[in-house]
Amino acid sequence: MQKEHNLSKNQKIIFDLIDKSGGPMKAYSILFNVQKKGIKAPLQVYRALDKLVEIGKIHKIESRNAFIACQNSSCQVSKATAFSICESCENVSEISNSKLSKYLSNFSDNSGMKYSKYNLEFFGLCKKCKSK
Amino acid sequence: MQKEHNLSKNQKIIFDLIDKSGGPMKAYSILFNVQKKGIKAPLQVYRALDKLVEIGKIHKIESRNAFIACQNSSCQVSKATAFSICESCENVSEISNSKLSKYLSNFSDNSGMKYSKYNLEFFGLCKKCKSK
DNA sequence: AACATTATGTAATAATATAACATTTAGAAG
DNA sequence: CTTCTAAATGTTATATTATTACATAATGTT
Ligand SMILES: [Zn+2]
Ligand SMILES: [Zn+2]
Ligand SMILES: [Zn+2]
Ligand SMILES: [Zn+2]
Repeated sequence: MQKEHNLSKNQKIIFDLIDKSGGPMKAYSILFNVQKKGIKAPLQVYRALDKLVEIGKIHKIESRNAFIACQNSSCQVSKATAFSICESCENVSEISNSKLSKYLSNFSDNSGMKYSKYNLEFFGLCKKCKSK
Repeated sequence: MQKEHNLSKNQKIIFDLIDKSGGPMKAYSILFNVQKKGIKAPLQVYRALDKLVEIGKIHKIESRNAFIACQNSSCQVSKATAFSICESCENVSEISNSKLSKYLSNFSDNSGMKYSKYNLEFFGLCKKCKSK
């Protein structure tokens, strides 16, 4: 069962916005959208984002510098993430595939390194964009 | 066999610098280091980086906004990349594991999406940092 | 109440990346 | 060699993303 995190005021405002948007959002677009709610400075946004990433409510799409709500209900921390990204329409979705996550979580090579976290981003064309 | 790309002057200067450094380099650190060679503006660096990424001579480490020379000799384009990143010393190395790359290149799910590219970043502690 | 931790507010600035425009260089085609 | 085209360069300005520094307030614990 997922631990309940009591989000603070700013965290809640920002999480709700990202979650409702249904897709990835960029920090300054978030800032613009929450200014009417009293959040005026980039740092207020980045602090909330940092915390939300830390507790796994959102993830960062590194190749896009954007943040998306966890679509997985089970990511308690952002430590094993996989996304598919359409290079045409920029639609992003979180991949939830237990075989894949098992494979990657157990991956090890001869480097002597112990992996505690990974992030995978797949790129291609989504169904819609392929048929255009 | 790898296609020979005749690098232009700026591309060669910048590739050589990154390659010799042996690790990831950030764009503005590159800029600083090549100013004595006559490359004065960020755009000159970014244009060379773009091209070098395109032809697979370097890859971008998305989570670090940094660029590293391909350690793989076979990446003709930057379309299937995997890295291990030490979160303590920031050492980065390119993972060259044919099972992994086969698994990921063939990965497909029920989203109807055709994946043509991926980037995977593993995080953890390297051998050295683990033993500290 | 005292203390520690987390969150907030605000201003300034750092770091990363691109737009726009002019010019030059290098190849390919004739 | 000349013409044409694509790629690369040079330069200035600006956009976008993210953090530092410092002060204050709210929350939770003992
Ligand atoms: Zn998730
Ligand atoms: Zn699409
Ligand atoms: Zn490579
Ligand atoms: Zn290390």
